[in-house]
Amino acid sequence: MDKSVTIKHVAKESGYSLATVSRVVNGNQNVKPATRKKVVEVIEKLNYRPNAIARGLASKKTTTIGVVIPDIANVFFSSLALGIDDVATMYKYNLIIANSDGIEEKEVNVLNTLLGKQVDGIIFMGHNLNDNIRAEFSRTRTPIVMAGTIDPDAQVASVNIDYTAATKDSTKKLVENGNEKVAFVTGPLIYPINGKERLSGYKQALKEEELEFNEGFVFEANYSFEDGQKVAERVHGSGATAAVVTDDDLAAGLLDGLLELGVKIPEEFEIIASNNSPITKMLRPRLSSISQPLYDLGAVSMRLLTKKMAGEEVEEKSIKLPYRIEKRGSTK
Amino acid sequence: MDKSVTIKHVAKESGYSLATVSRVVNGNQNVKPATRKKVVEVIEKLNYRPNAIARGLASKKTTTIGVVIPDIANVFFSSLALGIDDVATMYKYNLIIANSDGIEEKEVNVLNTLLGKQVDGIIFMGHNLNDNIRAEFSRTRTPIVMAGTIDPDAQVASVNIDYTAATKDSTKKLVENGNEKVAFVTGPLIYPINGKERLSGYKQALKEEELEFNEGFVFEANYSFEDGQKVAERVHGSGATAAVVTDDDLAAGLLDGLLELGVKIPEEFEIIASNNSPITKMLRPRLSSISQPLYDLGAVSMRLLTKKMAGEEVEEKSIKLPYRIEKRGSTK
DNA sequence: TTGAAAGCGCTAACAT
DNA sequence: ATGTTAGCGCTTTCAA
Repeated sequence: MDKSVTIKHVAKESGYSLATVSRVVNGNQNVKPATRKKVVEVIEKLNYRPNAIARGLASKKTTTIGVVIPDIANVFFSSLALGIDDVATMYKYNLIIANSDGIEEKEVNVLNTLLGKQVDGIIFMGHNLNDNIRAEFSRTRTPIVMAGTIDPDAQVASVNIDYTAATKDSTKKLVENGNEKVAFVTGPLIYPINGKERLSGYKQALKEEELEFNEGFVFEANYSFEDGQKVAERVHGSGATAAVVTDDDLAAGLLDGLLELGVKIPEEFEIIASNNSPITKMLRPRLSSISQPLYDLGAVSMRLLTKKMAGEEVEEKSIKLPYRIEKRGSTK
Repeated sequence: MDKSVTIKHVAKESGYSLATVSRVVNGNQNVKPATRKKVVEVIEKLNYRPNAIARGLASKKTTTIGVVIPDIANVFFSSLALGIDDVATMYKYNLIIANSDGIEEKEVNVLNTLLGKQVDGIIFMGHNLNDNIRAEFSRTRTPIVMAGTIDPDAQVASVNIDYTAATKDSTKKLVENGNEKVAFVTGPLIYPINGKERLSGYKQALKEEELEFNEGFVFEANYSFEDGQKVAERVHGSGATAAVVTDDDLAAGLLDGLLELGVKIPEEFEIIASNNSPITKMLRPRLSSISQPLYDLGAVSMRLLTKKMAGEEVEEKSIKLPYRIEKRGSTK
């Protein structure tokens, strides 16, 4: 089989040296066209395929990027991954994607595996960035970019939207629609994206609208449809007439739970979701949502990584992409 | 940095040879415990991390699996990927995931890249298996397993459910519920999974129920919510009172379109979807659906691949996993 | 139980 | 424009 065809065979068969064949394979210009032609012919005849591993060892470049992802089956992250992949492909990189389940120990683990595999760069996605991870980051010279992931200390390069501002805008919108009691239905507050960024956006909005912050309107839950359903009764019972929800599945569950209680949406209760994922457009009523450019978040992260890998000094460490609020049926 | 710590440094620092250090790293038993201990200490002290690339070159194993996926942001495939990843991790393999967009040319392309990277095995997911791909498959000795992907000729190892039987069951169920006109709303018929497997299941059901097959009840569309919405009017206009839909997004769109037309679900129209993805449980009414064990499909594929990589001769080439029909609100 | 040495397949100076 | 050669960091006989 072609399993064993190496550059040596091609060299021998074509009558040229290893170096020349290597040049042809790598598109080096210092090769006479006639030579190139002959070599290419032999390559095709022998069905030679360069061994990327050997190449990687010799050149210290693997054209492979490591991607740490908390859950590949989660639309939010897989959408980012799609953007990452497209740009990576554009730059001839492949992706080693490693699931971390969002568990710190696994994150450290896969990070080390990826570094062992000599990836040229790493894109990290996670819910929060703890010290262990940060320690690993600082132990390597491999360029790293975080996508859709908050670094409270802004040490590592990252690409995000301004979650604080987005949440603030959403909250204000709901207040302006006439709701004096706006609930904040959030994923785990230990994740900085919720506990820091979004919560402070929510508070800022209340302040600017001259409303009191009230802990009773903050509902913490997991990112899931079921949790949304479960929390619906309490949210409704609190007297709130609107909610900013930090996750789409959670928002979908809340919607479902409220409808189950006979609450009219948006007449009696308004909802704004956070990721503008496909389900927001499939539910009835459609969910209004903060629209994050997920694909772009991934794409820009990867683009940034290529720059860092090329050794370009990047001035802007924390890139913020623009967001919108997509008005649909769940708000007035 | 630890970037340059190699096995040589460890050997020198510990006073042992390369071979011994290598043995320690690889858990070889022929090492005196005392020696092992010393070497391990040096490894930790120096923060040595074996270079997987060099190892791959020397050992001809990369502990990396190539995964070809048509769309990583599609729940169906990303759920499979999750199963693949879990089992891969269990066996200490990493995944290079390459998006093919379901385009033949790219599939061939990424396949070659993966082989060039000396992956130890390949999991292929696609909509259909054309001759080009099959040709590539037969040119390599790298083990390959197809996940959730039909090979009409059953040449390549694959893991699926019995789509024909599942579609037949669904159709019969609808007929038994009293529907004499059951529509078949399908993704592209050029995909064997639709054009061969599912369509023939649909036909078989009609035959067994002594109903005529009528092309007018077959609606071809793309796998998307929008296409479902668009086709709703035609489906309803055809006089059909139920539909088997080969994709969940498509089914969701059909549901939405029908509701828009004022059709009562399930009283006036019943729907059975095909993938039991999360959205089937989020819509109102909930979509009844064929339930494929997506995660398992991936997990079993990967498990099968490990066997093939270990050189075990696998008797069963086409593994069929069990399916169920999940009854929910969209059927009576 | 340990070590020496020959590669794995390729790239990248350095020569010519 | 082409060739020679010394590695890249590791595994793996083969000896000792």
